Amino acid sequence: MKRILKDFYNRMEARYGPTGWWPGDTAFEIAVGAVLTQNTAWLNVEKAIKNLKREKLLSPKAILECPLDRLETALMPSGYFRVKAKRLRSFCDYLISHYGGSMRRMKARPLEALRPELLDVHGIGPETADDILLYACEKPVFVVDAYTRRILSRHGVVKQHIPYEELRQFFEHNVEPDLTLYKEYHALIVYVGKDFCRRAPRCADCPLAPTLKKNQPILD
DNA sequence: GACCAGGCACATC
DNA sequence: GATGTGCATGGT
Repeated sequence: MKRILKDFYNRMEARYGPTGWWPGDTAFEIAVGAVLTQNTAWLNVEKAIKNLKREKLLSPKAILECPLDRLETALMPSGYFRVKAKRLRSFCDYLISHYGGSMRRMKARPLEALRPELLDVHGIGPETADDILLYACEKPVFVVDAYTRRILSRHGVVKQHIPYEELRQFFEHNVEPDLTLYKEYHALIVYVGKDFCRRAPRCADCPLAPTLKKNQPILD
């Protein structure tokens, strides 16, 4: 692994690891969580998933067959509930039409086939697709998110507005493709991001702060 | 009461 | 291709 990325990983792991991400009883639940967490705090996603479980709506068939307003009500705590109800249904449509609603059958397909399919689903963009691929389908894809870009650009490792795909390739070229390592690396970035890398950076106690170059601008 | 959260699609220039 | 906007709840 490229030295600076290994150094980042070691520092984060020492502080937060092992994280054990992604939480969820089934691959389908993980995929649902990936859609619900779009621009949303995880705490609120948990509430929505709890509702889905209580309402017996945590299956592709149930999500497609129940009345839309009932699905929306269950999703309410996670915000954007009208949008997310449609997006969840799009994903379930895809899962049923391609794999008979079976995450196990989906997982059996190769990464190269799955990624374009997922990106074609309405409401699934690059990050959500890669969350599903890595954590639900267990494919070695590096997940890039807002924190990944902020942290690396603030540390002067990559340019500030590096496109998603470029940043993903940067990691995949410089970190050995190991499923467990990819899962843990992204999870750790989220942990550090939550604590230290929101809009106003609080770098004082950040495990990555010592790697900051002198005079490196730290604001986006 | 303001600000923000692990995005995405769509419109417009 | 870049930039702006709507979507919505709940925690800090």
